[in-house]
Amino acid sequence: MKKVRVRFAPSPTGPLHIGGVRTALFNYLFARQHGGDMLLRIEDTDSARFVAGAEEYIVESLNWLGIAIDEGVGAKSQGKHAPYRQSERKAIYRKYVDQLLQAGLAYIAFDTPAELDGKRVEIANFQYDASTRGLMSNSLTLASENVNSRIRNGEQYVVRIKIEPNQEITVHDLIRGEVLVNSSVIDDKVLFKSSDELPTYHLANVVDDYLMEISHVIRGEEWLPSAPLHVLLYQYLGWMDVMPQFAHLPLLLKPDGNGKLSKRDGDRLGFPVFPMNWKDPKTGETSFGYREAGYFPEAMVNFLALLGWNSGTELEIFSMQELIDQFSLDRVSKSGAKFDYEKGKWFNHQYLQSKSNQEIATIFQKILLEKEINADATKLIKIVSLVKERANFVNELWAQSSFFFQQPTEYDAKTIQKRWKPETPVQLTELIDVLFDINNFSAENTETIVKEWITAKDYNLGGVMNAFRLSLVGEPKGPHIFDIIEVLGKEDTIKRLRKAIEIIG
RNA sequence: GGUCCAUUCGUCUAUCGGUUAGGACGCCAGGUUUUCAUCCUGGAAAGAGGGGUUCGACUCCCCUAUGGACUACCA
Repeated sequence: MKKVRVRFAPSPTGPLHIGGVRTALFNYLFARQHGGDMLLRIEDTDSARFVAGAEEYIVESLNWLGIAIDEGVGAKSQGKHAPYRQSERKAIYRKYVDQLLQAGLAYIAFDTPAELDGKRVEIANFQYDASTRGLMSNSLTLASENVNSRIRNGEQYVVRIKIEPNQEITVHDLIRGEVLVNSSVIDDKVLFKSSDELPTYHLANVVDDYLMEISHVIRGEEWLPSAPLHVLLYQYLGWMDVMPQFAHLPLLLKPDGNGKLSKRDGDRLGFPVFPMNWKDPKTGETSFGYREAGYFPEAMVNFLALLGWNSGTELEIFSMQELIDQFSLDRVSKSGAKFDYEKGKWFNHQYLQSKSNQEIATIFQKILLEKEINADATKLIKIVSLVKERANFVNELWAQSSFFFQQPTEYDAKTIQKRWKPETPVQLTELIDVLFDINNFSAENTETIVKEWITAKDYNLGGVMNAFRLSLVGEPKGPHIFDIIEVLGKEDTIKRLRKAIEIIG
């Protein structure tokens, strides 16, 4: 059996979309599972749409997510089929264009974009194919001398594939089964343009997959309609025996409504659709990314893997290695998946809980430093352990724990109304004395002593505790009170009680 | 308009002819808790419609409907 070799072949026209990330991931999982190679090829045959920095963005994104490239752009060593940017492979394609031309399977066409537009207006549902090519300016209708002189005179032309009408073309798709298409519905696609001496996607893609010995083409469903054309190209080029197998992945859809997930949906609904932040070099506009939103790459990978694939078990948490072991194209679903951002948060929550407090504290520390808070490492780990289960992201930790670092400056009015009774100041003043006499300020010890005091005085437990909490936190939230004061320490705790009594009165 | 693909709870999905149609996210309720959150337990919630095939269809076939993708000298 042929060695498994797959490729992820994005176009550097902007930041990598989250759907593209999933395509890359599925390719990677498939390659790894079969001990094969994962290639990254840059499809930059459209010189007009090139965007600076896009390629670097793609490589960095895959790198962040742990999708390793074995060969091609972004790989440690280039590999034997270099170069892997189509713009750098110009010289290679010409040969195959000539081969098709000589075999009479393609032809030269001079029709200008304006002329084509004219035809589209003139003829409803105009398609450049067997039924219309006789009406156009091409090497099929023009005398060969005419064609040659036009080319000699520098006139721009394209090479089109000459599709034989009424042929049944079968695409064997690993996910969808057999897809049958009649060749009459496919137009004579442009394979090559003289303007920049580059092939179009269709030809470049087939030639490169052939030369790079690709065994499986795993790509988005938007390519399914052009798959028959690609099969035809393999036929015309005489490569049917080594044609890769195809698998067309279902699309990622908008969370609401219908249609393919787009950047606009993210802006509109407030979630990222890109793996990392991206600053558009032309407009200067910044798009938000998952990395900067605080997602762990493992959570992202897990989340994406389950959009369109499932293990067949009821498990949902998978490490990259587990995904590699269990992935199967058989279990990829056929229909598009609406993007559920809420579920993504849940995945990150799961991964956050599974991380060590030490690891989370390290990340959290950076956030604190930005706020010019320099927290003691041991204390920070303790704080993380107290609040991490309440958060989905590390960057939510601040909202859950800011009171550990800053004394409250104001107190929630509703809570004052509900919890601050006339007897409260007296009780809290007594509490200060009780706490002052405690030397071992462990949560366990303070809890025992404070509760004994409350019982002895016959105070209402909730009454004292809620006011105590308000004094420490400023709001009716947070972990167990005695855990809080253990971190705060005696001095700070008493200070906060005094301040609350003074301010609230 | 044409071609192709798809269609199970709101969402992601399991089911490969016989199940009380399962799980997860979200939602609701209850419990735990001195608060909020977490957590635990429970609940509501689905086979687009119509024909076949079959002893029996969510599952196989056909039609309809709906949705999507594609339809460029873009990828």
